[in-house]
Amino acid sequence: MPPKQKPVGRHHHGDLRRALLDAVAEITQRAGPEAVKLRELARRIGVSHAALTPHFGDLRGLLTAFASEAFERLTQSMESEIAGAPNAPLRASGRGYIRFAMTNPGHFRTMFRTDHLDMSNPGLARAGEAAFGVLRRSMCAEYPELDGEALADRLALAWSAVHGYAMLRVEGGAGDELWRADDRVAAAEPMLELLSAALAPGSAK
Amino acid sequence: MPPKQKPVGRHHHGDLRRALLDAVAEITQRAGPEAVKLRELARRIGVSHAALTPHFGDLRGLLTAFASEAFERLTQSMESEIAGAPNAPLRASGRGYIRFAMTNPGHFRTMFRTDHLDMSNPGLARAGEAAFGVLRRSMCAEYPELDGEALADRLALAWSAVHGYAMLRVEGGAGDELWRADDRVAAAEPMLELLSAALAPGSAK
DNA sequence: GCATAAACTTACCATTGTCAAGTTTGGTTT
DNA sequence: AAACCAAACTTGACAATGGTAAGTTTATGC
Repeated sequence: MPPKQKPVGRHHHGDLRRALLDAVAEITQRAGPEAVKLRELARRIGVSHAALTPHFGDLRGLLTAFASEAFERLTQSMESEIAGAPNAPLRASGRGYIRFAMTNPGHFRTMFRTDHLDMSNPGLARAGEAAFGVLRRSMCAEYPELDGEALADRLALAWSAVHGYAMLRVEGGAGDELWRADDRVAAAEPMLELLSAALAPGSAK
Repeated sequence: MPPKQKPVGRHHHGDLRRALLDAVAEITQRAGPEAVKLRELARRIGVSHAALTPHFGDLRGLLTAFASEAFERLTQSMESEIAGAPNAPLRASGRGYIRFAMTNPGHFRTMFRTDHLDMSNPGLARAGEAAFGVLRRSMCAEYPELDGEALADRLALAWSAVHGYAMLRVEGGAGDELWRADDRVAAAEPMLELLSAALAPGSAK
């Protein structure tokens, strides 16, 4: 009884849910989040434009599911970077964050277009908090003596800096003369260096 | 001959250009950049939906002009904050950046929605560079010994951190448990404190 | 086998942004 | 002062979009 195992129905199309999410990924990567149109997705996959209703409800639901998956991939990117540099987890998580954004600018931009998302969706909230949890855990691992406001303030700075760098580079057109041109992940390294110094518990206050 | 002074035509409507820009401001503040619709603007002002064509060409042109003005206001916000704290210009410019974003979230979000803007517009580029110029000048004023890569790296960190903080708070839903709840400009102060320490020339590298 | 629920289609709706063609208006020229 | 002209604005049409309500097909449970 192989069909019993997967409660997800796949009547006509093989796996429409996955196909839709993949199509969103492709389009948002190639043409930006604004180019994701319900009917074009359906056309590309070969279903009617209302076929997504049973799976996602409406376009907002689809984008919310897509963003949730993207947050999970962001979490993985940070964790895999940490695994490669276990002695400097904080900086590694920052690099993982930036690497994800530079590799998947479409995903990243969609994740923070709150207009198009259902911010009350529990899955999205959970996925977002999981990503933030990686940052928090790597901070605590690197500086176990931190807690309370000192910890919160450093988390705010770390997240802001890494997110701001990613946003500015991903959105394009912002101060292009400032950034080093070549590899955009490597280009963040000097900034991460300065950031690390700022986050060390002894540095300030 | 009073009408000769103003070459801007105002045939039917008093000053449609200004009215449109103001309407964009109101809507984007109240309902986000996504809610700015051409026809609704026209309806609200009481002109036809094609009335903006002579002034802005299309919706993208209107939003680009709006973003240019918004960048000018951002520049003013930073400069006025610097004027109030001339002995710490760098931190003041950061506070001015954040104050603008917190006060005008709609403007801020629209300014960095590059999908909807004409990024090749010279006026927009000029306004954006002017805002960045304030940050650069305040950095140079505070740490005159900086130049080259050391300067560029610190500018990248400063801009990233301030922009990231503004973005995360303005877009909403991101780690709301992290931020101090009350005044969102004052809440940035600890982060700016840490950031200042990181930017001082002696701190790292 | 049959009923049921889900996946999916078809058809329709209101709304959106753009464009091409007219019409009105204000200033300029003769 | 009269004619002209360019700009502001209107009207009407167009294709495309997202949403929904009603059917049709398909798979699964009993």
